[in-house]
Amino acid sequence: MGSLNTDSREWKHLFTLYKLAEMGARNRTIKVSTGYLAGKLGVSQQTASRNLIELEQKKWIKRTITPEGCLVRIADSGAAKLKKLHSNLRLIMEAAYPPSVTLEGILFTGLGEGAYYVTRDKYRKQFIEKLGFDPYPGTLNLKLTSEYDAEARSELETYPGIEVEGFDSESRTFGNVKCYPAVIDNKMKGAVLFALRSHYDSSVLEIIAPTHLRSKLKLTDGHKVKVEVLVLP
Amino acid sequence: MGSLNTDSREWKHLFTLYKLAEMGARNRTIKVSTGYLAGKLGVSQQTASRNLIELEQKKWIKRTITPEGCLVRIADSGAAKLKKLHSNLRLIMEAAYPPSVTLEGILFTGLGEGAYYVTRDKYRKQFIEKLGFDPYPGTLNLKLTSEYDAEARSELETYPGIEVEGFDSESRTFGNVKCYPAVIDNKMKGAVLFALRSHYDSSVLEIIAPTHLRSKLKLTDGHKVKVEVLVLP
DNA sequence: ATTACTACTAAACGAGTAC
DNA sequence: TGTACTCGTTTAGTAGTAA
Repeated sequence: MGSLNTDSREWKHLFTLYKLAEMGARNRTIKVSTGYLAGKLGVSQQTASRNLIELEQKKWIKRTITPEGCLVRIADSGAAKLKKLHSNLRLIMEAAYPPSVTLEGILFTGLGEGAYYVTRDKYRKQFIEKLGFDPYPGTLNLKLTSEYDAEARSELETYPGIEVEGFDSESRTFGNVKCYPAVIDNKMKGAVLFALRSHYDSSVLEIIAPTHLRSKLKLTDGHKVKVEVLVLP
Repeated sequence: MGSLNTDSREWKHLFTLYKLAEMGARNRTIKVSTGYLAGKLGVSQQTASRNLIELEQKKWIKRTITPEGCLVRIADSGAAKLKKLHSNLRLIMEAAYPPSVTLEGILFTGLGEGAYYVTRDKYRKQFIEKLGFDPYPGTLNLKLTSEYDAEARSELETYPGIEVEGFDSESRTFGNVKCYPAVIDNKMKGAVLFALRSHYDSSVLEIIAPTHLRSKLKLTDGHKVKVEVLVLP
């Protein structure tokens, strides 16, 4: 979901970069003494100096030392970092729904019908096209136990998702399905399916993935499974 | 210029807040374990836990501990911090010109005409109305010595500023003046004036302030003076 | 004036662990 | 499982100072 590849150590540098941008270093080469920058950052002159050195080593800025201070300009890679932060922040602040919702449930064995539905060709082709993977024939069923998770699921259902169209066969009707890309147990890519069938209530989450999650994640019934659902866009 | 009141220590907390917002804690109460958050932050579970405690002490988040994790929701003051960061970043990234330009020059004594011009009533009333202060009768003149500062001044002149309209008296014409709010030597509020008169070239900066800067800042001719010019909006 | 090195101090971090 | 304490270690920050 476009998360900044930034651990907490990098944020210190991003902060310095942000302050430099405030001084205009994104558009022009600015002249700034390490002492002045230190004041802006709320640190000592020595720390500001080291920060600039580290930023230069990261190639986030171009830097030239003069007797009157440093000539600094933010490089493309530095500007890209700021841009990413800005767009992520805009998403977070302006969207009506969050970029992701994390749910947790207990693994249980369903009626085995998931495999049948998921492998219907008209569904399967759309999964491949719209989700980017060919689903393993079967669904992973999670029982949401806590009140929080059930509520979060209900709310999630109101957010826009990937629409997979239903169809009619000779014998019956296959309804529309709403999908959300998801990360299962922090490791495996997959998707959450909504309204595939109606006989599970809102306390159940159905998941598909390109692989057999039960064996890949060494899961058996009763295991607690964490699902990070990625909301669009 | 609307700078985030954030020293480098607060930045770390802002990072945690940002990650919580990514998880949806701005709109809803989310359930998150300190271990899971730790993974998102790239720190240990203990550090994540401490971060949450500190965020709560700052009143940036509401937090309830349950046996399954923490229920977290970003409080108004926390959301305000994110909002401020976002709007500052938007200004920096989307504006054609930077929020501020810092210049440096050597103090010199002018012809003493500044006091005359500044105290003309039609100018003075506009200064009070548009700059928010009644200027001390006199201007502080700085000679920009380095090539960098002269260039920065030229570029600054192309940015939009506060327009003070000229007028005609019986004897002569008083031209339009463009002003920018400024901070002199990191301490005193004032404004930079452009095109007040034409007999100074582009290597001179004229400054007015509500007080007598020379005495307030203990300045004499030859002193190096730093001016942070604030560009609109 | 500057920058930025070395040596030291303060703060943040994380391992272990209690609850 | 969870959270969060203590405490030893690591890292970041500063003072002094050379260039």
